[in-house]
Amino acid sequence: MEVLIVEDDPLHRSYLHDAVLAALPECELVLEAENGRIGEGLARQHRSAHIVMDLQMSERNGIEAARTIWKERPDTRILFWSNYADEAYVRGVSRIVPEGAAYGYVLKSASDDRLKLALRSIFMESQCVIDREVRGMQQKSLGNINGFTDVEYEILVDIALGLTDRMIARRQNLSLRSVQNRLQQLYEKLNVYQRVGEEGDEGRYNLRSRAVAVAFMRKLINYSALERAEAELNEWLGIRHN
Amino acid sequence: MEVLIVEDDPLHRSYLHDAVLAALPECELVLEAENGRIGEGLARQHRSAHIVMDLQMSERNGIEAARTIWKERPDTRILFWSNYADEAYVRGVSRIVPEGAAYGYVLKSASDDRLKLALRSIFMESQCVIDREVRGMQQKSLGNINGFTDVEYEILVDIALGLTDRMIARRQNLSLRSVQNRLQQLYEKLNVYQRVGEEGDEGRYNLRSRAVAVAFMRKLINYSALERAEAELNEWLGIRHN
DNA sequence: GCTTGTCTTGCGGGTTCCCGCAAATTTTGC
DNA sequence: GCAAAATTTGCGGGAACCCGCAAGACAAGC
Repeated sequence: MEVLIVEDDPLHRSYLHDAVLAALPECELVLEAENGRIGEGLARQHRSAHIVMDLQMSERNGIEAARTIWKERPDTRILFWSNYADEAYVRGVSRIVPEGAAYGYVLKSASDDRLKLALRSIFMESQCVIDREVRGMQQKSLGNINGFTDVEYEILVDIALGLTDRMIARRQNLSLRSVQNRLQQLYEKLNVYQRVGEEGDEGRYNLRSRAVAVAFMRKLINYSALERAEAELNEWLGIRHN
Repeated sequence: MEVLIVEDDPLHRSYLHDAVLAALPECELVLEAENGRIGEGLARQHRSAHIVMDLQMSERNGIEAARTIWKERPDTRILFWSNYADEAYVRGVSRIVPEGAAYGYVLKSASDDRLKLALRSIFMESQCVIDREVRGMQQKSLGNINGFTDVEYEILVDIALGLTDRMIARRQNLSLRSVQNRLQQLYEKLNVYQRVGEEGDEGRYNLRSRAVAVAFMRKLINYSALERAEAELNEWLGIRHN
């Protein structure tokens, strides 16, 4: 059995290395990669079936790496090991996990035992292991209670990228007015209608920009989500007028 | 001699602990705090003069903690130890460092030796030690070449928060038109004027939102900068109509 | 003093955004 | 299959935004 570790922090990497060896005595070889790009290469080369993946990395983040890896071999087992349970990460991960794949999501703040248990469950038993905190986020996110539908999330990302209504309409195959409807919906949910001043009509927020700001502060979107979205946008633009 | 470590990651904390003991044999006591709030309390209680501070922490980030600590005792020596050299961080730090204070900024990717050297230089010799990468960022940022003036940065933060032109005008004591002038300036520098489509006039970006997006992607602003700015905004709103 | 350059302000207009209203269309529930 | 509910679309208008133009304000340099 082989395990591939993709993690940019040297301390965390060696900690993981030890944890893997301790939790999985049947493991013969531990590979290490210091970013997503190298991780992808190693995974391809060694046909890795067991991967521990950090999310926040500089070269190429964990979600992108996992996506291409899963695209090539959907039965790869991946344990995501991250500092945070941002909704942006949770949503990003659950968007790319293939049908029936075994994966896990545990926080770096978890105890040694939790980590080791997760390693065994996922790699040996092919079970999914999601940390409680992450699980909670997932339900809040995907459930309808105060959660955002995919439609709403899409449009949020589009205005965060700085697209005009007209452009969004084209991208989503909608009319201008429908885009604006969805925006209203979004503004409602993000609670951006409160006045910032108090003197009558003036002094409102700019709804569009404020929505993005609030989404950032609620960690609905974050740097890596924006980065991915920008890449997708450019791809789409490339296809549109090759 | 006492040293206070403020760092939320346990692995990094114990690594720092060892590094401090190794680099500073004259150190008798090492205190540890796991976030900015606790760090502030310990610093006040022990009148700490030597602090190693992480920037990215959940409860209260390093910049805020450092600001209040320096406000109380401006001769405190602080070594910032961070994963990234985001322009937002660099600017945030240099905005709060008091006149003539000794401080440092080294990246977590730096070698053991660099870290230990920095510890001695700052704590024993009261010298400022700024990592090369950070230094480069600082010059690019503060120098006029492709750098942003304080004025431009202020208005960038304001639109990132989602304020309207009118509100920004009030906050900065400017006319509406002047605010818009500065916005034009900003758009120019951030290069948001390129069309996204190609068919004639349509398909532009929404300049305002796009500016925020590219600022984020260039790490001119990041989550923690936004968070701080939001706090300052609320404070200002509170003062305005007590 | 005068000039020059930068910054600010007002005016005016074209464009985009935000949204109420109502009709058309699709989806859902039974 | 049909009625209710949700979504989409068009129209129209008020507000905000973006910006060219030109006149004042202010500081710096000679």
